Amino acid sequence: MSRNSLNFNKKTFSAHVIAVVRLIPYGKVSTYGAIANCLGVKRSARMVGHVLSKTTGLIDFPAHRVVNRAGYLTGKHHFSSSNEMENRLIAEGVKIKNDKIIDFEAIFWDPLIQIEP
DNA sequence: ACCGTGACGAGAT
DNA sequence: CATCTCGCCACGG
Repeated sequence: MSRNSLNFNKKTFSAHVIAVVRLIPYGKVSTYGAIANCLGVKRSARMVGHVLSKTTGLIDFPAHRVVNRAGYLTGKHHFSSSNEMENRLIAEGVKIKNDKIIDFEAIFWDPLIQIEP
């Protein structure tokens, strides 16, 4: 038995990551750690980023809504151009300065909490 | 097959 | 405070 309560294989893990990222609402952002946590593998935030780095081909996929826990756009270099991540966020009304989301706490979306109106 | 690297993050120093 | 250490594990050289 693995250390993880949910023993994912590579395929299911990435499928779950992709599914959760698709749930992030327009104009909101989440973090690698929050996603890993909601999948029951809190210590594998790094693997979430690894999965996302392989999703560049997916259309209509909001990879830009995932940032690090401090609100920095650490994944920007994996997009087609170095400012595409920022541009997509700005288009959704997210304010950014020096690769950091302004008022990050206010637009953070935690997959576990799933706030419903 | 080994090894360094990396869209991370929490805890230790 | 800042910086370091370590867990995590897929991937390419």
